[in-house]
Amino acid sequence: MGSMGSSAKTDYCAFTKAIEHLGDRWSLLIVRELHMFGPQGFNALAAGLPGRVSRSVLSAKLRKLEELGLVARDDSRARSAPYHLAPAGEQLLPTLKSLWQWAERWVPEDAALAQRDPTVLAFWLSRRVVTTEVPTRKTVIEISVRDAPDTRAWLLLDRHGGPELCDEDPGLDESRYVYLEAEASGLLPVARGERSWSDALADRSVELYGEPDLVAATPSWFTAAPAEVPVRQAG
Amino acid sequence: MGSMGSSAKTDYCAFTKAIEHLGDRWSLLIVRELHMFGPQGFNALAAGLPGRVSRSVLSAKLRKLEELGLVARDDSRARSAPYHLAPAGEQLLPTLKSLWQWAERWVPEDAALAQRDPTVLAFWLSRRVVTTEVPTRKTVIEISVRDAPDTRAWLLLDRHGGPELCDEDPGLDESRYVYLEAEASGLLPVARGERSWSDALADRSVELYGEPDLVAATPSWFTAAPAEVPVRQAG
DNA sequence: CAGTATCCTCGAGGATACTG
DNA sequence: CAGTATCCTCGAGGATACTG
Repeated sequence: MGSMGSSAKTDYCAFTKAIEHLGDRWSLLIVRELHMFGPQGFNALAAGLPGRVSRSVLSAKLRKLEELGLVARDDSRARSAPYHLAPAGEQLLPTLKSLWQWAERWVPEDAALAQRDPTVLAFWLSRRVVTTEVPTRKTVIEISVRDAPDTRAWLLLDRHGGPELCDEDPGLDESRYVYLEAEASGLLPVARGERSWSDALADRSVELYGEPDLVAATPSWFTAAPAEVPVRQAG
Repeated sequence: MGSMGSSAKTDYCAFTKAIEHLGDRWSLLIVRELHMFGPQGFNALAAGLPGRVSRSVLSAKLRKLEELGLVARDDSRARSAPYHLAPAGEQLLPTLKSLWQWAERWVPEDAALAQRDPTVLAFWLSRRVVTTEVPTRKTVIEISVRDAPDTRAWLLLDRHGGPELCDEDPGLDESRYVYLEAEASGLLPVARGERSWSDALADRSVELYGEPDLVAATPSWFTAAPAEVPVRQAG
């Protein structure tokens, strides 16, 4: 995404314009509704949208979406022609699908609970890894959070090259795994460098399983010092 | 995208939640800014965002994005730690890239001018095609709009199967092309069935070039009757 | 430098009644 | 049935001053 425009500061920027046009409560929901449930009239649309639109707002949004070429109607002269997607609206569907998939994975039922996601905790941990201290052979910490039993995260450690976050099991030999289990609330302070490993292990806020040598060494792979500024990623 | 959730009407819906959280003036712009220009402090962020955010709003948005796991800072205890993307934010980048690409193509400099897009005009035309009247051999109408000289659209006609809209030249034999040139304002009423082909050709609102037989037959491929409700597309 | 606190404005959005 | 018209409310967002 390095190609995401040159100088967003001053230039005309299509992305910014798109947010201005579509960054509101209803526009994208209308597009989705028309895709999922097909062409519909005004009232059906109003009833189908999640959580009640007022008629005046829906009317205004539809005018705008027509103007932008996202939505059209079959016969512009008829009053009761159903609304349906026009080319710009059809072309937006892959983007909406992408947003949907992102949302399925990342939008928590309760916003405040996002920090319980194992990937987020693995992320915090990854930023405290001291690469020179990790084992020479590739090693994985598999992170399970009891508050979020459905997802796990894997932190792949390698002396050459920084730590890597994985959404799937990287599949190393069983002997190279450390299994970390904890409540999110117990792991978070450790991952953030606000509490020591030894304290957390002592009161079982964090538990480690696997080859005894690896388990014993795990705390030494991390620093409690403030994490460095991340290197900007390429992709 | 048929998999876009089952019953959006009542169920918990991640997509809807995502719009609630991110469907505003600033959230997505902040994520983009942090991606494109790397980790930054509060003031840099405020200055970098297109068109001035107030400090209070920026502060509130950052809290929310932190809560959602899109954004994080290096050391939660330090005041002046720069903001950077967290996992949920990184994962949103493909979606933003997709939106950007869509915007480059579909967001007009002037919103009202979207109707001058040849693809939009081709779309309107396509909905008036009478499949039984088109030539038995595949035929293409290439549409150029003088108001929008940078894009063209191709309408591929086939007696078997409905008309097809192309963003690229489908590459048939030269003899199967009809070249349509017009001002958007001259073509639109014809495409919408509000004006007859013969009137528009007579005053040169619309001009056709190509094999004389094809050109002569072109108007007969369309109906002026109200377009049918489109068949729902598969995705 | 990084905010928070305060106050203000405007417009998005809601509710309801009315009309072709 | 499909809106528009009207009126209202609330909150998003802006401007500015102040503080650790």
